[in-house]
Amino acid sequence: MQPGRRSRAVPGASPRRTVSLPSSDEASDAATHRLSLYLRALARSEADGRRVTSSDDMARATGVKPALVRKDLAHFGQFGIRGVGYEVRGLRTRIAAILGLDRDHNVVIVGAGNLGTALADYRGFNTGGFRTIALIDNDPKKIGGRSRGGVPVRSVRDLAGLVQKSGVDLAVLAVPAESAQRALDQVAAAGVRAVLNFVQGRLKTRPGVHVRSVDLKIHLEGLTYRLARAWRRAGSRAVR
Amino acid sequence: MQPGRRSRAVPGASPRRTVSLPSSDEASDAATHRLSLYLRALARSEADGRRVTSSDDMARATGVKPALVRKDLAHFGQFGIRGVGYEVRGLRTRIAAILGLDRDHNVVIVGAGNLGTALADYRGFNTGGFRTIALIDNDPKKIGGRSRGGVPVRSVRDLAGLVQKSGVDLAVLAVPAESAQRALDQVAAAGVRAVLNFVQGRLKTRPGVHVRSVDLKIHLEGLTYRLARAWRRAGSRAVR
DNA sequence: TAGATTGTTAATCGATTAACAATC
DNA sequence: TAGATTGTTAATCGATTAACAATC
Repeated sequence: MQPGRRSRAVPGASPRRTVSLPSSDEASDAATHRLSLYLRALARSEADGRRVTSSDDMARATGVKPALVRKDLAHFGQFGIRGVGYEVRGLRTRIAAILGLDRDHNVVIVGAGNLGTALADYRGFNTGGFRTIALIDNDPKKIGGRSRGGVPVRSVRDLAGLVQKSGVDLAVLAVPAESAQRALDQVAAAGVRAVLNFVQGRLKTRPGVHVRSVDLKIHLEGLTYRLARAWRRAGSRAVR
Repeated sequence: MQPGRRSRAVPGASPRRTVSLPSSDEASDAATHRLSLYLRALARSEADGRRVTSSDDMARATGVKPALVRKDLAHFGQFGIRGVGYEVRGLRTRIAAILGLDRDHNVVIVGAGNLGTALADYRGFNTGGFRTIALIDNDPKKIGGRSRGGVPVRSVRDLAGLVQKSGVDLAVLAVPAESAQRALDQVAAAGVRAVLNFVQGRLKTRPGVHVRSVDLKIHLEGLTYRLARAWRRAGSRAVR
């Protein structure tokens, strides 16, 4: 119903339904999160030498219900064999491809402060096909240096060149709050299409640039909410 | 009209509903997340000198729809005045209390590696009532030292004493994957009831101990999924 | 009073779960 | 064949949105 959505038939175009289901198979963040969990379970199974697994196995390994495992997998194709299960190696390869993990990804981290530098040297950011190739900062005292793990600190003026030359897919924002929007605009202008943002606050982005925000303080507040709730309940029980 | 709804007057029983709604008001993680967003919007409003705000204002500031703002707030009480709006200062205080932010919270971080040390010195973990009072590690070379920001590194043997003496509410896990379960068990045994976990993998916990996990790599994978999807769509368009 | 804005109810939407026919 | 396990359909659940009466 969006005005402007092209529904006009292009002469010569074959009668496909590409327009009617333009983004139908878009998986939710919750679903892709589960795919990552399945992938890890499959990696463990493979390491254990197992050839075949089942939705029940994977459910046990991930905490997801078996029916949902099957539903998630069926969403992307028919990967299993009825009565038998799923072939571990093959399924692992397919899921990795779906998640874009069939190739390596270079990462730049904008902001060579505490958090940025730690992330540059962090295992979780530099294994499984991910590699931090540079920290970006505009402090002349930092530029030209390296993190303890050896990641070079470069000027923001090198950003676009780096993205072109080294093929950077992902940027991480770990700058002060007041610089976040500018940093995002710069990495987007340099051609980066996916950004993991650790800075608090709303960011405006443009279509085609995927931003995912992790607000560490909000996670702490989610926990203090549970604590406060437990205390209130305990307190009112005691008073009653 | 519901069958089974107790309408029968029990002789002598006072007419309370305490039993019928024992944990009814448990808010989802999504809802508490929005509460944190509202709190920040209110802090900005207050800093701007505004006395009164509305669900429309807060919606604009947070990206949440106005109807949902009202629903969230109404869930915790009647905070607004019809036809007028919400009193900024008062609402801010109430939400802070709901989130347990009407008191300070001491934090210990288990694991004085890259990530743990960075978090100890990270602003987001040491403002707004949160304070990291110690890093815990079992490397003798680290124990007795301090982070760059001055947070002392202590032995795990000091953990229980620290929790008792200083009143630690929150623990952060930033240890290697193979130590995570043990670290969780130790902080729980020491009396900590809320844990923010940065380690990949499932953890077993016991009732009353709240664990929230942040898996940084899964966030990267969520982004590469979007990238892969965009490439596939672009590719199939080009091929077509 | 007229206009504004809440609190609440009903409608909608999307995600999860349960059940089971298909099929190895 | 009998038993196992998938892929899919229908039922359930929970969260969001829309609409509006209450009320300042």
